[in-house]
Amino acid sequence: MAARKPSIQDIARAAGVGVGTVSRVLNERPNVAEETRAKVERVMQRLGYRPTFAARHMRTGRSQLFGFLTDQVTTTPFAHELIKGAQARARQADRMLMVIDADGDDRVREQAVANLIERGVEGIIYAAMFHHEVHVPAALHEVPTVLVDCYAVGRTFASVVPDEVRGGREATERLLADGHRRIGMVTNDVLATGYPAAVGRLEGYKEALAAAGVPFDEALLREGTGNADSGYGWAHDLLDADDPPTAFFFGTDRMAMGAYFAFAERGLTVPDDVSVVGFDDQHYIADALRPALTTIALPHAAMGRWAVDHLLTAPWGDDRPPLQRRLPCPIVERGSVGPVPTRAEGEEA
Amino acid sequence: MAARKPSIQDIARAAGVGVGTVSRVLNERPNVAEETRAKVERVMQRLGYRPTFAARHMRTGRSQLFGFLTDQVTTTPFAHELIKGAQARARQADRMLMVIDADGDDRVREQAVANLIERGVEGIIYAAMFHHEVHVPAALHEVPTVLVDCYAVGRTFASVVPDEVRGGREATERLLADGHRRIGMVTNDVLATGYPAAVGRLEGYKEALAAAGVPFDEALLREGTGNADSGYGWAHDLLDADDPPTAFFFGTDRMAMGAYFAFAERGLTVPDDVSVVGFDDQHYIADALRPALTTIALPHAAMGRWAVDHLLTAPWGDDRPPLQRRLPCPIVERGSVGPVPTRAEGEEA
DNA sequence: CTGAAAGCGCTTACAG
DNA sequence: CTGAAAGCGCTTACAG
Repeated sequence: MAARKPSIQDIARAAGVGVGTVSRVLNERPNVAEETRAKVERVMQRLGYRPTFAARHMRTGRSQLFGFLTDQVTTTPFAHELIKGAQARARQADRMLMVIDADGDDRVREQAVANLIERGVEGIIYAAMFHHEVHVPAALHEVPTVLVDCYAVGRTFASVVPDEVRGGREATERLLADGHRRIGMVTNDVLATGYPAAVGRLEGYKEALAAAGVPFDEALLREGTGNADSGYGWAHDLLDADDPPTAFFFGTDRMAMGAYFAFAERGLTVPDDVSVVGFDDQHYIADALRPALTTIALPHAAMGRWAVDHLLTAPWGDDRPPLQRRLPCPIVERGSVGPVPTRAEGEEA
Repeated sequence: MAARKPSIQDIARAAGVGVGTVSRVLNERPNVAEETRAKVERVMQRLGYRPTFAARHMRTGRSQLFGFLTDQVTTTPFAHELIKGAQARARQADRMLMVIDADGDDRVREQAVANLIERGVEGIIYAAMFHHEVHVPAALHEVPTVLVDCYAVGRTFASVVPDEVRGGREATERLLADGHRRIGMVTNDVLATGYPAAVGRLEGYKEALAAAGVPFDEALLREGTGNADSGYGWAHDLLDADDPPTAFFFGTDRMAMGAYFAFAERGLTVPDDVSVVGFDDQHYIADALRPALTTIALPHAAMGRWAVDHLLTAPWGDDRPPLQRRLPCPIVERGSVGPVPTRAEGEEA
């Protein structure tokens, strides 16, 4: 016990067989006499044998390892969902995940990719925390790679992203279904960024409006920043307008949260006086709001799963042009949407 | 290029030297003629050589790898901060982190530990998402281990946890400093659980009160569940009492968030009418509240860093009794604490 | 069904 | 300063 850990040699010697036989038992190969197998297993048990993975890796050339690189995570709580989904799929295939938070520094990222390659990873997942274009380390081309919630300049890698447009459409449709026609929309970022997370959700909003025969009204649109202050400010602003919206679609749950405070200040109740749909499905916010927020979920776990699955099943060097897979963003119904309020006494119009 | 990747042998042959020399260059050993070094480096460059880590690992016996196991993460956004801190320290020491979300299933956890050991990890970090007692896989005893935000039955492992008591004390002191004497406290879990996260914060509250000469009043205490509804309900309840509190200390930011809604319903403004301190420093909540929430930060990144550092520096088998390190929980001032309101017209008393 | 041998790609004494 | 050789712990044909 105090000595060094037993190798396959030690087991072979102790069991009076060859190392090849021990290896066969270890790998549950067929051609082993039942008696021999039992004997070897007993010895392994007794000596507390554990195979050394590094030796196996070196001999077979298979690392059974994937790299998982996160980009610009900072404060988002999404990373874990992504890792969780990726790992669940990896475990099914008996693979492990080397996770690297490559937040920030480009040098760190390059180094991380180099380390991963030296460790023989069978593939790398490069995950961003919101849907945008990224510049990835060049060495990523040396190994199968899939991008998550982002895409590379030139789209030279397979990627999996949320279907922002469809998400925006569903959010808007939900509001339309309850009779709303004047629906305020606050984007989750400045449109000039070109981020699909901003542009796409708005596009979905417009599509839904068009499909319902409701003309798009520029006066109902605001470009937000994603954070609570922005939602608070634009909610007030929109409500101050002539013919204000009866419902709001916010590009993030955080903005919806800010708006709740604006509504409270005006004595407006959700969803009786005003309806709201968010985007992201950040549980800690959406569940904690009163009433809880109806929102669009980002498919983080599903994207993580898809990424690993793609690495596992897509033959490398084969998918040109690289695939971009869009995953649906399901709506999560909670309590923030209701019918259009009937104009009661005290109305201004 | 299309051939298999070059090994140290290929480099040696191409450079007309022995493999030992290439190895020396690779590892930046002293005894190499400058000219030889340059030649070898040129060849490595030209052939795109990358060392194979598995071979190095096998030969040296050092995996330069730590395992990171998370326990019961579910929805908390803390995991990432922890990983980030651990990884930052690991990178300094040229180590990598194998992250495993062992949420839920005990079998998965056992298997994960076995896999990690087979991969030759130099240590394992087992992290919980809130401070409580855990049952860990027995195999953890085979390898240096440190527990984060939890401790094992029998305290047989080193661990690093938040100083809950001190955090509770600081929260309360902050309120006392602004003149509050009637401070409502809502614990973040039922006290019967015995969780340090619940019991400790309350203890700190009592200590601060005692130090300030303010008698503890049971009527001001409620046992919460940690979520927003709980904060909302108890805030109303406490405010309905005779001689209600002028300030609140909530065991979680989520409860504080729920309370904000209760205050709004009563037309109470934070911090003019009522002061609030939370616990956890969940940015997405604390920053998004209006006004932003003053709260106590859990030292997740610091705990992650400490854990890796301990693994790196503590000689194994040497620290008996195992160390339990308590890390401070700094207060984060935002805008939810103000002076005691002067009793104005309309008061009931 | 089973054993002996080769070899994966490194590092490390050991000679020279 | 440098080369040849051994060996880390496995798996995989190859004989028998």
